[in-house]
Amino acid sequence: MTRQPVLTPQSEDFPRWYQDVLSKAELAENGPVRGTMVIRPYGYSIWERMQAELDTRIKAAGAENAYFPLFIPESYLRKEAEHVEGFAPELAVVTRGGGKELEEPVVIRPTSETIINTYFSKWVQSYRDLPLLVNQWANVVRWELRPRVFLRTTEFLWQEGHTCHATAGEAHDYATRILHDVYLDFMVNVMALPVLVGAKTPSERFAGAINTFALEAMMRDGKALQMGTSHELGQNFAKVFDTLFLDSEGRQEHVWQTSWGVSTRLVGGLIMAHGDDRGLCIPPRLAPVQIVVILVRGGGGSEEAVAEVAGSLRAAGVRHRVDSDVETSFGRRATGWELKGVPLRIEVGPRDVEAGLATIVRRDDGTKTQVRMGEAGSLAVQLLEQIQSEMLDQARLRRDERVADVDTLDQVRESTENGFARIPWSQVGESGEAELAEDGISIRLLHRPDGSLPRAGADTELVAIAARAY
RNA sequence: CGGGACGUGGCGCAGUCUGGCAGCGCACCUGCUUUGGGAGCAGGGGGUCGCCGGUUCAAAUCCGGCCGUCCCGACCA
Repeated sequence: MTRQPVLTPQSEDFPRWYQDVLSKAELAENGPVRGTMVIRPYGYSIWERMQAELDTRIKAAGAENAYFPLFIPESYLRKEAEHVEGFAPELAVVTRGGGKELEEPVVIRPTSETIINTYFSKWVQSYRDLPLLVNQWANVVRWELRPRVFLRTTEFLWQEGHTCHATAGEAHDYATRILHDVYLDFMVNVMALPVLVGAKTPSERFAGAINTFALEAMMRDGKALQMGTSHELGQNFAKVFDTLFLDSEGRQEHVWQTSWGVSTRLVGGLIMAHGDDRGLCIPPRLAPVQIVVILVRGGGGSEEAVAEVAGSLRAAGVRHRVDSDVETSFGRRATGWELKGVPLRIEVGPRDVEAGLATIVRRDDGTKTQVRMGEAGSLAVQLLEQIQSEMLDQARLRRDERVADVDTLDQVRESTENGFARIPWSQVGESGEAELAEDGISIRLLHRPDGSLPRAGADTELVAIAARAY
């Protein structure tokens, strides 16, 4: 009984490793229509945890959930010129319904700015109606040419927030508040990912936005993944949808808007940022199952000991599972829980019971500890927080090793082979950006030298983060 | 949409060149022995060989067409 490699090693073929994890950890698989995915129960439970954590933060930022239709009249999309131009290539359009040709084709939402603004314009009359802060959890469709499960699928699940404000400054502040208090906080403190924040270059901006902020994470192969965006829409949509309000002095003004979203792509980011050759590795605060208690084999009071440990976990409010499937060999079960990335495993068998000990095994670094049986539950719970912070530290170390400070485009090309390049934006510019794009390298974001967001118009020394991206 | 590869039980593949009973590993089912890092033995079930047409006594194999998937280039959360 020797340990065999279960997955294609990351170093051998990273995309293949990713596919192996999706399959072996029972996360997701391809749907019958190209670009669609079936999210399996375990994969979906991870998304549900993400939703729960994000939803709490979104509500804390004052937004309320609502729901708008999947079908959008094609004419709505056309109203905002940049918007329709940006999305036209990836629209799915319904032309028949009820067995008849439709009078006006209906698009399946690629995002909901247009339909939501149609209603915002009815709901907003006065400055007293502002700010209007709405979020929706939904699926959207963007026809993809090269789909990859979770990372880029034709249909995906997300949340999209849409807000109206009385002034440009308020809209700006809210877009950055969402970026920091909802997205950055969630990614750093729950997903244990040290993401970079910044503004997108004009060419990478959302279609119809005046400014796009983004969060970028580094995957274990050194490539970048955009984990979320928050846009300042200015008055672009307000003007074409006549979203107007009367200010306190009786003047009619267009509202200033934001929109912001994160999607099931986050699951792909989780896999590729924390996963290793043993499979998925989920930080405890996110994990749908934080601790699994394994009955190694029955007899000798093992069942009772397992029940006792599980009882203490339940009392502590820990998300846990008991694995008493002794019909399946221990090795297979241990490997299976590792593949699924459960942060901690507590092993209990007759041998442990006899010694009055239990074995605690960490998923992130593989260390095993023998502890007194009666303390196993409480010690494990304490370990969860330690693992959480150490996973963030490790991810930060891995990233920092692969971020290079450079001065020339050639150096950018070299260091983005396996990581990020940080270069003064003045050395790149829009021409340099186009040049790099030909080699598959993009400017992921711009920020100030200390990593904070650019200030509109006021910054002369912005730093560009360049990388190859998913 | 251009360039390359590939479609054979649930998954991964061999067989195709040189036409002749559709195979292997994993998974699955039954039984026994096992169980502290993917257990062993024995028995068993499951495939219109991507689709359509052609050649032939005979096609997974040869020919034509179509469909689909994956990888590499132009878009995105």
